[in-house]
Formats: sequence, structure tokens, C-alpha cells
Amino acid sequence: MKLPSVPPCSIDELLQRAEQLAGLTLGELGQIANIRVPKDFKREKGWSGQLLELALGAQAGSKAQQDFANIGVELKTIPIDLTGKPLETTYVCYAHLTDVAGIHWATSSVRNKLNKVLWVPIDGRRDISPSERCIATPFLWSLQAEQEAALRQDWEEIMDMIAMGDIENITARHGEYLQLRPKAANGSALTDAIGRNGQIVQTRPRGFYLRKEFTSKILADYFGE
DNA sequence: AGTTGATCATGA
DNA sequence: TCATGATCAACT
Repeated sequence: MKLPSVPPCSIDELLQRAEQLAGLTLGELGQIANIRVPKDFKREKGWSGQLLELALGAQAGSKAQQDFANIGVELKTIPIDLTGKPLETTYVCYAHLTDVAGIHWATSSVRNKLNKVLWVPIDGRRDISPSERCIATPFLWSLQAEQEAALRQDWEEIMDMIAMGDIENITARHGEYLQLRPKAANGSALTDAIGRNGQIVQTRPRGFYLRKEFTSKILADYFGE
């Protein structure tokens, strides 16, 4: 097996590449990519995702757009347990905390990222070393109306609070399926946000995440309960 | 500092 | 036990 040097030109080509990865362990794929596999992910939390980007020919260098923008597909690895349920929430995108007036769901980063996703489930059990963890069957998923309505409701609730200067009152408990959580290198990172009286204040950067309840349904729908 | 890739680890 | 809040690394 050989690593692609160019991005896939079509969804079919992407799916063909992805199918080749099913059943491989991260150790095997790491060897193909000539990359050292970490003993754990304590210090390289995004390793799996970056390995899959390499293996599928996603453009290196992270941009605020879909991984395969030319074909409108976002790549997401998702750690699962033996029963196929997600072990972690799924990061979607960074949240802008100023100039939120005029941002609508239809053109939001959340919707753009989640419109079409190539999900790559990977054994994420922490009692198994990364090199032994197996890549399951990748599959293409499109955001459906019912799911979109649910996410939109959460997103609008959160965005309303941001717009109202309520950022400090938003916790990860808000949102049924989509939540807002800190997203930064450490606790000292600060970014601009809208304050209580409409002024600019400093706060911890945040990101949108999908709760496990949401991704669990996606996985169950595809693999069957 | 912003944004990508995420998982870690502690409190409840 | 598990979700929230925190954190790690690479690159722009």
C-alpha cells in the first residue's frame, strides 16, 4: 500500500482510499506512513486524525474549512469501544465569540463542517496500545433534516447567549447534542468575546463539540444496533 | 493568537 | 463511572 500524494478528486475516490484502511491497525498504517506510533496519546492527542489525513491525502496544514473542500467532505476519526459506541465527544470547530450578529446556521462553520463527513471509527480503548488499535469501516455520512434541526436548535441557543454577552454563563451542559467547551493550549489562553454590556472582554477560547449521544446514533444507524 | 488534529484527567 | 473543563502538538 502506498500513501496518496494528491487529494482525491471525487467522493468515490475518497471512499476507495478509505476502504483500503479498514482492518488495519494504527501500527500497520503508521509503518506504511513511516511514522512513529506513540505509546499513548497523552502528548499527541491528534495523532490518529493526522495519520488518517496522511493516509487519505487530505491537504496538510489545517485550514478553517473541510478537509476535502473540493468534494465537500470533512474527515473525522472517532474512538469507539468494543460495542461500537464513541468513547469521546467530537470536536467540530472553533467558535468565534465576537461579531456574531448576522451569522446564521445555514452558513455557519458547524453546518459547513458537518454537512458531509467521512467517519473513520477506530478502536479507542485505553487498555490497548495505540499500535494495536484497529481501524473499523469508514463510512460517508450526510447531515439529515432531523439531525440538522436538532443541532440548529442547540447552535442557536448557544449563539444567542454569545450574542447577548452571556459567554461566561455557557457551560458544556448547554445543548442537547451540540455543546460549547474550552478549546485552547492551556488555561492562560484568552480571546475576545462580547461582554455583559456589549463591550469586548477576554475569555477562554471555545469550540463546538458533538455529544456522544449524537455520534452514537450515527454509528448505530450505519452499523446497525 | 487562531485553528487544525483530538484525548486527558479530575471532580461530582 | 463519566462528562466537563483542561490540555497537548503542529502549523499559520
